[in-house]
Amino acid sequence: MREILLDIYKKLLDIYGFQNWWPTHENTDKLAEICIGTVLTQNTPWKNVEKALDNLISENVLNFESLSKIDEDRLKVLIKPAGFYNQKAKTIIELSKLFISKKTYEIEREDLLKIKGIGKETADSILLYGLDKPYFVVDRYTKRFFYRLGIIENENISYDELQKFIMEKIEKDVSLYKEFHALIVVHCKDVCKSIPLCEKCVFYNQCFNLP
DNA sequence: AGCCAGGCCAAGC
DNA sequence: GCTTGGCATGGC
Repeated sequence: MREILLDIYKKLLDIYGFQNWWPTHENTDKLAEICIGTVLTQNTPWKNVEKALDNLISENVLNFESLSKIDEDRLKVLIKPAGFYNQKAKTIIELSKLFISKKTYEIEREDLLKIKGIGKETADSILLYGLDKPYFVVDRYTKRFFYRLGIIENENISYDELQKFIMEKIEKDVSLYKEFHALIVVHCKDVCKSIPLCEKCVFYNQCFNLP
């Protein structure tokens, strides 16, 4: 299974090229931008997230120091384009407080999961892309893609189960985990959508569960 | 013009 | 434990 998964990875890399995630702007606090971005993108298109991030950048508050003290209503207005702004504003403030109160290298998965509004995928995205820890990020796309390829038999597999499955098969390599997840997202956004564009897909001949 | 997006939580079985 | 409804915006 390790070989199968790595073959898929290589094929994705070959088609789409190195993604070098997490995407950030020039001259920003990278860690803050990554962490806030993971919250903003929850069930939200990246285009909308960009608008919110642009607002935070132009107001000069895309850093934990500012966001830990920002007025909640002001933050809501700034992140409004990303939707769910009532809950996301609270989550962002709490997350920023965590980063202010603890050394970055001391922050663990359970610290993140304690914050309301941060679930497993968001926590693992922060750990992997922000803190360079080897947690494979599972999302809706990962389940869909692996299900269609016949890697897993049930698209409704639990987060923990799929993450465990992958992390048991593939060595815990931060760069590999970062890039693999990024490539899955890119592929699923463009091609392996809910209504897939199979004629554009290089995995067509090895795809078992077409919708 | 509806449907959906790089989820999460609380409430109800 | 698993399922469901609510949360909000903007692009296609």
